[in-house]
This record gives sequence, structure tokens and C-alpha cells, in this order.
Amino acid sequence: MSVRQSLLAILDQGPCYGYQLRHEFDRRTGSNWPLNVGQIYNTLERLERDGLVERGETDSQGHVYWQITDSGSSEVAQWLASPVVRGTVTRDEIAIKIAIAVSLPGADAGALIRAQRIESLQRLQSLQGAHHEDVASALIAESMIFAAEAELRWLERTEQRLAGHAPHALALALTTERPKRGRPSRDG
Amino acid sequence: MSVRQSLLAILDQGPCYGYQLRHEFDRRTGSNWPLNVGQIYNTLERLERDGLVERGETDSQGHVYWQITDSGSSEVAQWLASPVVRGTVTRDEIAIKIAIAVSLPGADAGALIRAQRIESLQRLQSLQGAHHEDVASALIAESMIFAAEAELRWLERTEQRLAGHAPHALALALTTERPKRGRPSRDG
DNA sequence: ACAGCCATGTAACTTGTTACATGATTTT
DNA sequence: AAAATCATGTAACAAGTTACATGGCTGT
Repeated sequence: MSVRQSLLAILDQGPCYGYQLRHEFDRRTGSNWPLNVGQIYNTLERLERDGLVERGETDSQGHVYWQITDSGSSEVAQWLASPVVRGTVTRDEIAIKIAIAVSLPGADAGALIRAQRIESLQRLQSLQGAHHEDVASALIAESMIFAAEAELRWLERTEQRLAGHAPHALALALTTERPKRGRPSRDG
Repeated sequence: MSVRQSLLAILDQGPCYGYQLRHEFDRRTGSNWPLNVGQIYNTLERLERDGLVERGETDSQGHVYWQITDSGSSEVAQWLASPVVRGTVTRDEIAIKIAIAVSLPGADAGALIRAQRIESLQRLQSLQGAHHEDVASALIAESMIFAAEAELRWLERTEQRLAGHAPHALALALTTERPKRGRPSRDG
């Protein structure tokens, strides 16, 4: 919902045409969320469908201005007043992938974690090495840095945990419960 | 890609029928990624379309077994051997939302950050309060805890930064560059 | 008989994303 | 004149998600 809501919030500042909207979004996010131009027009159509924006005037240069509706404005107000609420569940690709790898007797979860640590460390260093002109870039980069650091700490901790037990100890623990009518051929 | 790849990896251990697959996924992720049953069948069809799994035998109870193909197996091997690579960009809803809020002169970014801190702190506490039977739940919960802590630290830091400057200083800095042909009515 | 779980599927939808077509304007 | 940028759109797709229909089996 980020793109949709962000574009709506920008339109709440005043009418925009598509290309201008893209420029605004880019500027306000320090170009940290690359946006294909086409997506602007898709999103505008979807917002129009939902009654949150309206097609406005077209100026002499042919720019099609879009304006927010009352319904759209109140949605923006609500969005800006309420926090993002993450459920009790995860959508983290790395955590899920490693949990799955740990559960597979045939897989080398340790190797995966080490590979991930190298990758994540490289990313962290590249994030830390960059310097930022605008505040938006700085804020977002910092959030990525904090997240990458947390990711690395978790990877290290998980690696140690796995190493602390006998090889495959975790996998064995995980495979103790078998599917009720599982076939004998599963899980080697 | 997490669901798709995870299901494929489970099928790499041996044939499964849909419902069983769901059970396996649930178990291996400690039920931390709630999966609607229907999604299993969708995903299986898409995997079949891509030549990664095949419809196998149906047993006496009517269970439709699916088996992985060679192509699917090698994709699993590749998946498990390579880290998740996050681009140089973010897809973090909170960071983007706050960057947008900071850029909007009319919005109270400080209030949003405080609301987010309360929400994120509550989530962190609820995560910390839970105890986990299985290793998968423990791993994933820990990854969420680390991420939530990083999120909170970033929120605190960002709040302090914003407070450190004169009110709207950041917003003003951000709105210095104007869109080239922006209309005078935009941004106050 | 009825409630609830097991099991398979279908259809529709959301957000994000990309590729492509088209033409005007601006810069080199 | 050619290249680059501005500008608007269309069509299709990916991955995840949900709601619903259908029927069998199981336990009370």
C-alpha cells in the first residue's frame, strides 16, 4: 500500500499530473523506491476506481491533472495519523527461508546462513559507505542500515545456536512431529 | 517468492498432497506464516505451469500427490545455496511512510513517529512475552524481535533528529527543490 | 442428525512491476 | 537531424490473499 498511499498523500497537497507525481514521489523518498512511470498511471486509475481521486483539467500543454476527493483526503488523514501495524506474523524472506532450510535434513542450513551473512554484510557496508544529500535519503538509508545490522546479529546468533547443538540436532527436533498420515518415504 | 520456494523445497523431500503440504509448511515455519489452504492449490498449479512439479498418483483415499521435477529439484538446490539478496532499495512501509510524512508540510511527522513507536513497542513486548515450543517458532520470533528492536531504535533516532531542528526544518529542506513546472498552489 | 475437520479446487482480487507503443518537446 | 527527455497510456504478469463451493469422513 505504500505507493498507493504515498501518491494519494502527495495529491492531497494539490493537483498533479502523472509525471509530476512521479517526480514528487522520487524526491520525497530520495529515489529509494524506484518507480516505473507506468505504475503511476496504473495507480491513478485504481485510485480513481476507488473514488479517491478524480481526473481534473488538462492544461494548455496537455498535462492531465488529477485531484484528490474528500474521500481520498480523509483516507490520507487517517493514514498519516495511524502507525503501520505489523501482524504477529512475519513476511521476512530470510527468516522463513532459513527456518525451512533448518527443517530440511538434506539441506546445509549452516552454509546458507554463512552465505547470507556475507551477502548481508556486503549490503550493510555498501549502505554505510554511501552519503546522502537530502534528508529523505538519509532517513531511509539509516532505516536500512538498522535493519541490516539487526539481520546480521540474528544470523550470527542463529548460526551459533545451530553450531552449539550436534549436527542436525535442530533438524531432528523439528522432524520429530510427523505428519499424521505422512508416507514413510518422506524426510529420509 | 517465499511460499512458492518453500513449498517446492518441501516437495523436494518427497511427494505430498496439498493438505499435507500445508501442514508441513505450517510445522516447519512454526505457523508464523499463516497460509490459506487455497493458496496451496494455486501455488501448485503455478509450479506445474512452470514445469517445477508434476501431478502424481492419487491414492485410495483420493489424495492427489504432487512430485517435484528435475527442473524443480535444481531450483531448490540453487535456492538453498544462495542468499536472499535485497536490492539497494527499500520496501519498508514504515520508512517510506515517515519519509513521506516528513516531506509534507501539513503533516505532523513527529506525531506519526510517536504513534509508530507505541505500536512497535507493543509489538516487541508481545513478541518477547511469547514462549516457543518448537525451534522454528523460536528462530522466526527472534528474527522479528531483532527487527522490531532495530525499528524502534530507528524511530527514536529519527524522532530526535526531527526534534533537534527547528519545527519543519526538515520539511523545508525537503521542499527546497521544487518540481520544474510545479504549479504555485503546491506545498503551501 | 449434526458439527467439525479433512481435502480439493475455482474465481476473483490486491499491490507491485515490467514491457511496450506513441507522440510532443527539448537539447545537442 | 538525431538523441534525450517529457508525458500518457495499455496490456500483461507475479505473488500473495481471500471467499466460496463441494464433498467425504469422524466423532458426539
